[in-house]
Amino acid sequence: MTRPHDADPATPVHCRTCQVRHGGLCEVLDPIELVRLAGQARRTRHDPGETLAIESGEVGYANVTRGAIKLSRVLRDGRQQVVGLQFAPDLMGRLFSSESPLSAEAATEVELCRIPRSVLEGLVADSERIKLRLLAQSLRDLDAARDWMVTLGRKTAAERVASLLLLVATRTGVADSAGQLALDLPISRADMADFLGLTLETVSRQISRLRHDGVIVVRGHRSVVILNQPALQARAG
Amino acid sequence: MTRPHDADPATPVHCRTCQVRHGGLCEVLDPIELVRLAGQARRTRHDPGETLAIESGEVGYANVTRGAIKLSRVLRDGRQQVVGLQFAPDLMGRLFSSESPLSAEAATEVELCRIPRSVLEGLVADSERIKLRLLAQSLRDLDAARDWMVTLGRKTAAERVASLLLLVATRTGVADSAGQLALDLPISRADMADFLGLTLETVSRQISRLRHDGVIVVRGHRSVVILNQPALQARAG
DNA sequence: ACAGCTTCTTGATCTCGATCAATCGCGCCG
DNA sequence: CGGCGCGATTGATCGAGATCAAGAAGCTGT
Repeated sequence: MTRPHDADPATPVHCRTCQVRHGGLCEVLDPIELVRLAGQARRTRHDPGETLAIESGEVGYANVTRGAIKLSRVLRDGRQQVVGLQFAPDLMGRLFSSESPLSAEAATEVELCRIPRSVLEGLVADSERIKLRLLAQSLRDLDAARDWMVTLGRKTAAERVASLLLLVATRTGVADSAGQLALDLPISRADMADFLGLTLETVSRQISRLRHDGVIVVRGHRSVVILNQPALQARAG
Repeated sequence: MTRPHDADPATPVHCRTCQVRHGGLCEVLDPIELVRLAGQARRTRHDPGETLAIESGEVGYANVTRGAIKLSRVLRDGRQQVVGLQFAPDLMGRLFSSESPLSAEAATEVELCRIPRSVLEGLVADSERIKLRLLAQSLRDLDAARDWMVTLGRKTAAERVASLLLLVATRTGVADSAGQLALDLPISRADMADFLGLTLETVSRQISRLRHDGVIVVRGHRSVVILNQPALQARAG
């Protein structure tokens, strides 16, 4: 992926500067397919906390072009488990409906490029690569879910929190001015707890511990700089 | 699925009486595709505890035609998490390799119908339905993994054990002579613990509790009869 | 700048499940 | 039939993380 933008004149104008032109679903589309898709796809913006009706009613897919999305499942009595985070440029959604529906919520400010089910079905019927791309995405999600099952089933509280920091750093972290890996947590302590299978107090204590031990620096709750990455990795189990 | 066996004379002989002719991958194959596949597929038998080299080296798929398979992932220090159970007639495996490899082990006596990667790639290239079938299987596995994340992250020990009994009952349970739902646990207490994120002692205690409370009857460690299914469901969270 | 809210942190105590430690019971083989 | 061995059960105790309970620190808007 050497081209940051797409210079081909056949590429739709609003895809040329899209952050995920070369990610998500669009990376496997040629300009002709892009035109076909771009006319039907709807770009939408969402504030943190907004529920995204992806799975209900109209089943389809959406490219996450900016921000992070929280997928969760709740028990009848209200206990909640966050079962996944989707970051740009992930492809989110599914072709077939599921018996165990998830709720999807914008964690940060989010931009989506939504693809209606009918349009996607047409593209899927015609394109080899799209079908394989959807399969690849679901396999990637499956790997991520199984990795996280290890975290939930077998790691200590300290290891879980370290694992989450590394997960977010891997997906959205950037090297700051001093060359350290910096990241912004897309979710609150309460949501972190629901992702990690802990309480928010335990999450807070573990973050404080990492701070006191000089492994990370925290600025204003959401902003984290990793000072000692090997130490963090060692603490992640 | 009204036909227990396939009477079409074009169907390969050893597929006609196969338990999963109408399950797994084969349910979407026509007799011509079946012939093409049957010549290449290798049927193998495995004893409990045997490691199945599905994911290593030659990546491919296998139909589970009998028995149950345990998929697990281990941490460097030896802690283990079972991330899935595959029962007949599940389709197991993947087209693309993964960075986080699983180990697959026969839980019970198992029969597989292995499909070499090269053969499957050929079929996938030619058949629409096969591609969608592989996508459907991976989405089903993803749903199962996310459901289990709720169990691991948010349920109590009692709820986890009840959830496992219901899961096995759903996949392999049969009504016994008295009309009660009966099942055979495919895994030891230790493996149940590794699936549930508990210790084997806790699993044993919870099973004893269900027994003392008259919810289930256990005969010889592995055989379970569910006496009160609503009560079990209520205890599963 | 300062209310007033929400979110996070920290502390004290309690509890569920882990750990340590005997048995138990069933299958296997001499 | 009896001894041996492995997996399961049961008991006693411990401890990580939950729960209960104050405060502190950020973000609003005025």
